[in-house]
Amino acid sequence: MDLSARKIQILQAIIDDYIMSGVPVGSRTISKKYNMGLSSATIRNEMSDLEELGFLDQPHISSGRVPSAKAYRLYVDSLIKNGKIQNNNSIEIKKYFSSHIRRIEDVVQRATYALSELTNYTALALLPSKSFETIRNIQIVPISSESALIVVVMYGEKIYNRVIKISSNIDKNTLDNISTVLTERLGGKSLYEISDILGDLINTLNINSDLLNHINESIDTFFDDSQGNLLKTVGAGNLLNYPELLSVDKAKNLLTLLDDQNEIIHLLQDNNEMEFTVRIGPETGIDDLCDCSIITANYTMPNRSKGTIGIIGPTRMPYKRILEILNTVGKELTNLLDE
Amino acid sequence: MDLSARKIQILQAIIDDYIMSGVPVGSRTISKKYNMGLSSATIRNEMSDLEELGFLDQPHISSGRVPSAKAYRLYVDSLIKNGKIQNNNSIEIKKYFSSHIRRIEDVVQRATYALSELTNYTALALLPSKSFETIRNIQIVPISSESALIVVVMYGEKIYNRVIKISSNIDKNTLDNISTVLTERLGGKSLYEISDILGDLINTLNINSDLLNHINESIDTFFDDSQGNLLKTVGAGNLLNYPELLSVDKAKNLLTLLDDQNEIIHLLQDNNEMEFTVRIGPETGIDDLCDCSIITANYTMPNRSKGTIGIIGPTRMPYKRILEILNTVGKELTNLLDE
DNA sequence: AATTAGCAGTCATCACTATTGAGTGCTAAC
DNA sequence: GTTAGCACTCAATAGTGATGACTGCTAATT
Repeated sequence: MDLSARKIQILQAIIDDYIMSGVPVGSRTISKKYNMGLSSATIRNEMSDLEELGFLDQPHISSGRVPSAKAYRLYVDSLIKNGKIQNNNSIEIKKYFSSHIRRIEDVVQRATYALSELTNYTALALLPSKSFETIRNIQIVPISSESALIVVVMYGEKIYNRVIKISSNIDKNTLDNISTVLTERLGGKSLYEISDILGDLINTLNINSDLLNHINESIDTFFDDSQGNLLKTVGAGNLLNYPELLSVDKAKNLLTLLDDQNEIIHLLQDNNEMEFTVRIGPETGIDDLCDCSIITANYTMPNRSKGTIGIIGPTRMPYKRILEILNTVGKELTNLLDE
Repeated sequence: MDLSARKIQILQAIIDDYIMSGVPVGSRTISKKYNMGLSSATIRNEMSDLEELGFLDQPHISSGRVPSAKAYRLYVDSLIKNGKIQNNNSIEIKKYFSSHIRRIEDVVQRATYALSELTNYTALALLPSKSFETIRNIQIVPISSESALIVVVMYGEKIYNRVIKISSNIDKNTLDNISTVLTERLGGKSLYEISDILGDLINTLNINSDLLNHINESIDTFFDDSQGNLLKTVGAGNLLNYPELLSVDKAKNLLTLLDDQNEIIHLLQDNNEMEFTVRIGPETGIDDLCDCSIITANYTMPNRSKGTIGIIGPTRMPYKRILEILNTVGKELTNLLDE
C-alpha cells in the first residue's frame, strides 16, 4: 500500500497537470512534460498500479487518467501537514471593505463577496452559531401603554429584540427593576440555558409571572431569527464556469442545494475545530456534491464564537492557492471583527 | 394598425400554443387545432400580416412564428384590463407559513419560497423601503458604564439599534429624559428627516451635544442595515428549467445578475403604484433579461409602506396563471403582515 | 529485474452527408 | 376573400468515416 517515491512523484505530476488542464492526462504527457527520465511505457505501468490502488480513475478505457478523491486527499493532507499554507500576501483583501461597515452580518457578507471574486468559485459563509453567544444585558423598554420592547444585548454586540404585550398597570420603574434582576440572573448565560432559570425565577419571586412567561416565549423565538440568513451564498453563477459541472442536471441540483440552506449549514457546521476543513467529492456525504469539493476555514469573533467561511467548486481545484486565499480572508475577517 | 377580430383571435391562439409548447407554431397547427374554419393558407396570410405589424417573430425563414414582446404586451394588457386576474383559490398558500414566524424578513422569505415553488420560476422579494418607515419610539439603554444601546422602534414593528459610547458621567435618569425628548420630537418622522431636527435640538437645548451627535451618527448608519438583505432570491436553479434560457452564457449572466442585487432592486422599486407590473423582455431595460419577463406585485405593510414580490422567468410564460398566483400570494402576504 | 519499443485495439470527437419533416411564400383556381 | 397545390428553406437527426490520444500487452533491451 505504501507508495514508492516515484509513484508519488508521478501522481503529483498527474494531479498538477489535471488541475491545470482539466482533461484526463496520459502517460505520454507525463513522460514528455515532466522529464523524469522515464518512458511513457514505464509511466503507463506505474499509472496502472496507481489506478489499482485507487488513486486514479479512468473515465473510459482508452482515455488518460484522472486523480480520484483519494489522490486529492493525499495531496491536500501533504499540503497541510508540511505547512505549505501560508498567508498569500499578494491578495488585496482590504479593498473589499469600507470602513463604515459595522454589523457582523455585513462584514461577513463582504468577505463572502471577496472570496467569491478572488477564487472564482461559489463562496459560502456561516454566521457564528447562537450557542456560543452569552447574554450581557437585558432591558425592557415601554413603547406604548400596552406593549414593551425587550432588548437582549449579547456579548459580541449582537442584539435581539421583541415587542411584547404588557398589562397597562405595569409602570416604567417596575420594568426597570425587572430588567435589572434579569440582567443579574441571566448575564453570562447562553440562550439555551435561560428557560430553566426563568422558570426558577417565576417560582421564587412569584411576581409578574405573566410578564416573565411572555419574556420567556419571546426569547424562545430568538432561535428563529435570521434562520434564513445564517448562510450567505455569493457567486452561484460561478458553478457554471466549470465544464465538469456543466451538465444541466448537475448544475440545477447544485443550485437547488444552495437554496435549501439546511443541508449546507449542517455540512459547514461540522468542522471539528480544525483550521481548515477540506471535503473532497464523496467526503461531503451529499450525492449531488460528488463532483465538488468544499473547503472551509473558521473565523473567530471577539467573544470566541466561531463562524465558517468557505467555497464550493469542482473537485478539480487548485487546492494550494484556494487554501492560501481562504487562510488570508479568514484571518482578515477575524481581524476586522476584532475592532 | 388596428387589428381585426380575426387577427386577434389568431394571435391569441398562437400565444396560447406557444406558451404551452415552447416551439414555434406554424399555420397548419393553428388551422387544425383551433378549428376556426380557416385553411392553413389563410392563417398563413394573416400571420404574415401580424409579423409585419411586429406581433410575431420568425426564428428562421422556414420555421413557425413566435409571439414578440409586443404580442405578450397586448395579451397581458387585455388580461389586466378585462379583470381576468382573480384570486386563484385553488392555491394553498397558507401551508407555507407556520404561525410562530413574526419578523417581517422571515414572513417575506417564506412567501418568496412559496412563490418559487408555486410557479417554478425564480422568486424575488424586496423588503419595504426605509423611506416609508416612521419613528415610533426612541430609547437609550445603558449597558455598561461607557456604552449604551440606542433602540429606535419604527411604526410597523421594525427595530433598529446601535451601541454607542457614552461618557461615564451620564446617569440612567438623564438618558431616560433624553429618550423621552427624542421620542417626542422625532416620533412620526422618517429616518431621512431626523438629521436636521437633531441639529436643531443640539442648537436649542445646548446640552449633551456630544451624545446627540453620537446618536445622529448612529441613525445615519441605519441606512446600511441589511443592505445586502433587502432583496430575497429563491429558486435560482429554476432558471435552468427552461430551454430558452439554457445556453450556458445566458444562464451565467442571469445568475450573476441575481448576485449583483442593486440592478434588480432598482428594477423592482420602479413599479409606480400599479397593482401589477409586468415587464416583458426588452421592457426590463436590462440586456441580459431580453429573453425574460419580470412580474411583480406589491404588498403593503400595516404602516402603509410597500414591498414588492415577484418572479423572473422566460418571456414564454403562462401569464394568466402567474398573475393569479402573484395576486393570491401578495394579498395573503399583506394579510399576514397585518396581524 | 526493470525498462522500453512497438503494435494492436479502444473510444471520444469531429466533419461530412443524406434524410426527414415542419413550415413558408407564391400563384392559380375556386 | 379563400383555398389548394407546389417549390423551396432550413433545423434536427442519424449515420459514416477519419483522426488522434490513449491503453494493455509482449518481446526485446539494458
